[in-house]
Amino acid sequence: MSAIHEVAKRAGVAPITVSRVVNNNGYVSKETRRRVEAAIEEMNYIPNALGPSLRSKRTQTLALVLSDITNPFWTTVARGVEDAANLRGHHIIIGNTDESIEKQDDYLVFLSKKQVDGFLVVPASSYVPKTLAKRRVPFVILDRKIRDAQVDSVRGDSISGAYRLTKHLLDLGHRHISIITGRQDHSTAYDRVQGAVQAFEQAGLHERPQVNWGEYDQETGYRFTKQVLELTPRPTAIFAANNFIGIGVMHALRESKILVPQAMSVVAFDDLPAPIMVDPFFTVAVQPAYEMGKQATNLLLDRINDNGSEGYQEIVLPVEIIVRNSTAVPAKP
Amino acid sequence: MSAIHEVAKRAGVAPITVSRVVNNNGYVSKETRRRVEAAIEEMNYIPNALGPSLRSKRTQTLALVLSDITNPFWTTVARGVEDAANLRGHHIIIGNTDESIEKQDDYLVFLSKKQVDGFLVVPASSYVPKTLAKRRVPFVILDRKIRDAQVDSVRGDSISGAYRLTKHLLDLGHRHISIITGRQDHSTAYDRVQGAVQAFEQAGLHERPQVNWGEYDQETGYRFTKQVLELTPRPTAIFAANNFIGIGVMHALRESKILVPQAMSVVAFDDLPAPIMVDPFFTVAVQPAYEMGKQATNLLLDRINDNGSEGYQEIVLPVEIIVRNSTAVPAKP
DNA sequence: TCTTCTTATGGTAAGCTTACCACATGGGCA
DNA sequence: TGCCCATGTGGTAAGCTTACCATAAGAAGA
Repeated sequence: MSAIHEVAKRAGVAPITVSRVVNNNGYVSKETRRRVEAAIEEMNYIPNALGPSLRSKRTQTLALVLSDITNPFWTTVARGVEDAANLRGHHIIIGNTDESIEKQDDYLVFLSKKQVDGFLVVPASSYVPKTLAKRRVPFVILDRKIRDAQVDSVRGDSISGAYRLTKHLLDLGHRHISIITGRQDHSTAYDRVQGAVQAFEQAGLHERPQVNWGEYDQETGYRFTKQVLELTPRPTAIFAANNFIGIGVMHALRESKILVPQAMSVVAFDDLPAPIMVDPFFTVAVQPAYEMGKQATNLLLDRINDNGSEGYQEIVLPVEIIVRNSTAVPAKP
Repeated sequence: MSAIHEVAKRAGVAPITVSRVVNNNGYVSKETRRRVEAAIEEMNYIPNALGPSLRSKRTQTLALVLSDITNPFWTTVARGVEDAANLRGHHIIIGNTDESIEKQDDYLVFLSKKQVDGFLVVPASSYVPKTLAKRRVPFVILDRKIRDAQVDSVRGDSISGAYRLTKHLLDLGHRHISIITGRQDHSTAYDRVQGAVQAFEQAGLHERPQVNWGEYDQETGYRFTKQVLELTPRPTAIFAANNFIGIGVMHALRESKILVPQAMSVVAFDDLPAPIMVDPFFTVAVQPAYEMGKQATNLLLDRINDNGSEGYQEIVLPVEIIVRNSTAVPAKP
């Protein structure tokens, strides 16, 4: 016998009446309400949301599928998503893809089975994941651009951020700049290179940045920095396309006893959250991570509610440049 | 008409046959299987897990309710939970309590409605949340001790960690040590003080550490450090009971131009994950955060599966002391 | 007085899948 | 030949809640 049924029996009413008390809708007399509430209390009744979900096809749950929650940037995004979802009565299920398309697709299928109401996805490739494309579930793409598809998306302005970071370096007098960035088919990695190139162009320079494509991880930063140090002429500045790469760069420089910023300037995309930084040091382009999660969630929930899809929204959030102590005028050779 | 029904119709079979194909159990002829699979493919059929969940009372979902995912320590725990859960076919819903009992209880009720199979909880108080106590849902308490209750729990060895960190300071010659810690009713905060006191006792010293109770946040570290600097005699070492406090301590010291470790030694509980540290500097007690999440999850899933509750398990994981550059012999006065 | 509305309560079925039982066929074996 | 078993397929109901419709009494209005 279902739980609501037992409560109803104890209160001497029909299940529907208990439902009315719990959900506070429809007519219930004061006396009946009292009895029902007493029964609920005595039995510690908590309604089973599976019933209504089955009917309404709404689970009040969103899926957040991202690369790795362990990166503070994503942690902050996730917190923004969680807060925004919570405010509107939803919960979130988190999945880490580690940039694997397979893991991504596994998650999407599994979460589809669970009937989540919508997806927030940081796609592991530059295409709409096929599970989403094939079905009519609302979703919002986070952080990255998607090829050949009109989709709702929220991301930071990588081009402008990279442009301004690079301009900062150029203004200081740097001409030999190495960029260490992520995969070529991730729009953020690509756009950050584009922004940097634009800065060179706009400055009327004939030089171009030296580009190294890798992954958004520390190892990439470390490895390419070692290579960059062997170049002739040696670049005077390194542009790390995300925070993890930036840290890898620093490790390599420290190991090679290269002083920052005296012997090498370093800029990075994505800050580390203030609470975990002992000594803010990097000159960075800061994306509003929390805001990104929040806006994406609100957009998704709006979609879910008025599934009237009048065009798609592409929200590009501004990034802020913060100049700190990792950049300086290049040393005279 | 239900989805499985439509697929069945298209394949010219009964829904149960489709179920057999999907779940690969029971007898299905080759030819029938082929037809059903074709129909599934054509219709992009993904089974609705709500139906079975309603029957089996299993949702394959766990709830992870912690203070704040934004703290890298919790992020790492969460990642351990996610990986372990995933390996065993479960997903996780994350909730942040911000140490508010109210938010915690809201989550627990809401998630109970969703019929999660079990809870991993970092309790906001030192009692079993009442929602869990009243119901017979499996749960595991993370990180903190619970008063007057036999519950499954997983935590780091705060006492031993604090003991050894303090012993390290005592061995260096420090005698005036200030501890800045969390709330008195959080067992970790309390135990870390206990461990420190034990180190003084074991060393046969008559001095005792000077204790400051606050919150596990940066502000607490900052504020109390300022106070500590006014003490006479001024302590020569500060013991920060978690990473955020440690960073607050550093900010205050930097602001007051106190050199670490020359003028002040600092130790902290909880490390920052390697990938986000430019320059590992703190002498710390490192809890195995990932392992903690993993073990708690496995314990919970074991409970869920053989709900035979033969006694409760209290898993205390060892912490590792890493000596770095934030500690040194105290300056001669 | 009759109709209509408000208040109060309940029965039925739907939503999706699968456990359980039932049925049917054909082959193997005694 | 008769029985049993393996194979193959389907009907029914359950699991929990609530939308919808139905019923009923009393009050208000015509």
